[in-house]
Amino acid sequence: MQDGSALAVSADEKTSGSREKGLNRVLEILEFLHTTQRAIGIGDLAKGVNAPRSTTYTLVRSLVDAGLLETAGDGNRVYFGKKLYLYGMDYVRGNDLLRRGRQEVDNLSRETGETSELCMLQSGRYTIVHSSPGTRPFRISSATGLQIPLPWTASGRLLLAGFEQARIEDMVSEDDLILPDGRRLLLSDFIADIEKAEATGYCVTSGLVDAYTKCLAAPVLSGPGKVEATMCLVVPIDTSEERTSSLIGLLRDRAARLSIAG
Amino acid sequence: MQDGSALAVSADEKTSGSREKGLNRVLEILEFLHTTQRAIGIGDLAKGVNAPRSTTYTLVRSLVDAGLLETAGDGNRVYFGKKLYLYGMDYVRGNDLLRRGRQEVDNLSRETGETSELCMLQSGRYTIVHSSPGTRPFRISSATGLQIPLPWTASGRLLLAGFEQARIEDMVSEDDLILPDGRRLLLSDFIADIEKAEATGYCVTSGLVDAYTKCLAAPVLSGPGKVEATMCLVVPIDTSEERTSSLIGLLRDRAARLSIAG
DNA sequence: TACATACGTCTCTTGTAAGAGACAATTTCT
DNA sequence: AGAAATTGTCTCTTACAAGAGACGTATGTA
Repeated sequence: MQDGSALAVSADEKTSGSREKGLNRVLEILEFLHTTQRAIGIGDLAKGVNAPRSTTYTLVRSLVDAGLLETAGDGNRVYFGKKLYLYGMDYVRGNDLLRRGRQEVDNLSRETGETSELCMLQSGRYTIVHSSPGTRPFRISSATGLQIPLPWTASGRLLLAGFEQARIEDMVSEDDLILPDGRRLLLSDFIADIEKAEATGYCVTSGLVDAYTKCLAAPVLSGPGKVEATMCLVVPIDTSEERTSSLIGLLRDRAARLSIAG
Repeated sequence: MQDGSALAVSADEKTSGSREKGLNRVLEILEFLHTTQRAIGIGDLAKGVNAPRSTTYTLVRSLVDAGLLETAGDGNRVYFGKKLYLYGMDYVRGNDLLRRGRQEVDNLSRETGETSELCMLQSGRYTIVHSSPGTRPFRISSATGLQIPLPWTASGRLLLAGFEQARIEDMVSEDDLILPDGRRLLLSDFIADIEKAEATGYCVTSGLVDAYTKCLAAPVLSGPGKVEATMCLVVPIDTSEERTSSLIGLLRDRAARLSIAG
């Protein structure tokens, strides 16, 4: 337990040590489960969200009773519950864009054979909202709901179109600018990319998240200039110039079809 | 709507006026949005869950910040947010039964042309977890996640198999026994139905929820005798005897395929 | 123009839930 | 076997969130 208290990495910019509101703890618990993507023991959960054990037990019990969490398998592990699934479906039902977007993404990946994704900004973070795997032998797997730094992606450049520089700086941390391969992106370059993406109406990045793929993205608009989401294709980096531009055309067409702007 | 746990300590009934825990308020808010199935103003929301306005504003703000809720359209209405969708997808991903069940239900309704559903017990209530519409002209629409009294359904009879009588009585209120057409079911009859359903391995009800349909259901087992879910078909009440029994055969087959018991 | 309702924000008080920690019962090591 | 760590439950204290309500500002409607 000694090593537990030594939190050199403490991302707690907040008042660490002070009492926390139950609701906040719950939100952290949910977020934690979302990142772990698996059932977890309550003790570990308490450690994971850095909350007192007794509190965690109480909160988890409430959540399990409410059906937001479920005790998994052996009995002392918990994970997301049916209620959350139901609420999620409610969200989909009430959200035309998402419903149609999922459809289009599925179509697109079936037609092209490439991995296709629908991406959105989720509380200042890039989020893969839905993805449909391509038919290629090597899988490019990126879990739905995964949080990836905005500067690593083509979609990120489109999603930030129209934001003021200050807002962008808020959303992008120093770490976000360091690419997976260690290279460092200049914030000014990134902002230039954003403006270029906005002007051209699409964006292509090569070898950013990994060395073998390039990412094609097109914006889905919910109003003039307002980027609500992006559709993107993840293709092998050696995809020919012709095929790439043909895919971009298709992608832009489909994204436009989703747009409400008109 | 309340937790209504069986082991009520003091059970002050409504306890209107007493202070409520923030988390509980939140749970009520989510449940309320689930029943309304639409974005709602914060004032109305406060009324709906019978919470003070100021409290509701605070809680909603937290939830919106966290992404569990989103402000819809005009700006002063809220509904479920993307986060809940993502958590819901996590649930699906971690839940083989649900994932495969959705698939089977979709197949089944496509093959038969009838409305097909996957149902589960959700904190003591019957819940349609996934449904796929049939191809019939008149739509038999029952929203996913809808809460219907157990005695009104064929699935309800299967889902309660193996429960002690006392538990069943807990789960079924007096009101639940009154059918939509006003008829009143006897609890003893209902319990007899349950036992029969368990013995025969399927259940058929005619004209219970409405006068035009009958409901065929088969259990999905997660262990010997443990009913984890049901698959059901909603067909016109005048479906021929032969077709009905052929559908039941198909249904039982598919449900068995989902079962882990073996 | 007044009159009534709804909205969003703020302040202050007090009831109460978050948290520390003790406990017995497992489980997992040596 | 004994030691060490984990689990689930319980009690008690006090820091703090829930709630009442006032306030200024939209709206709508007589």
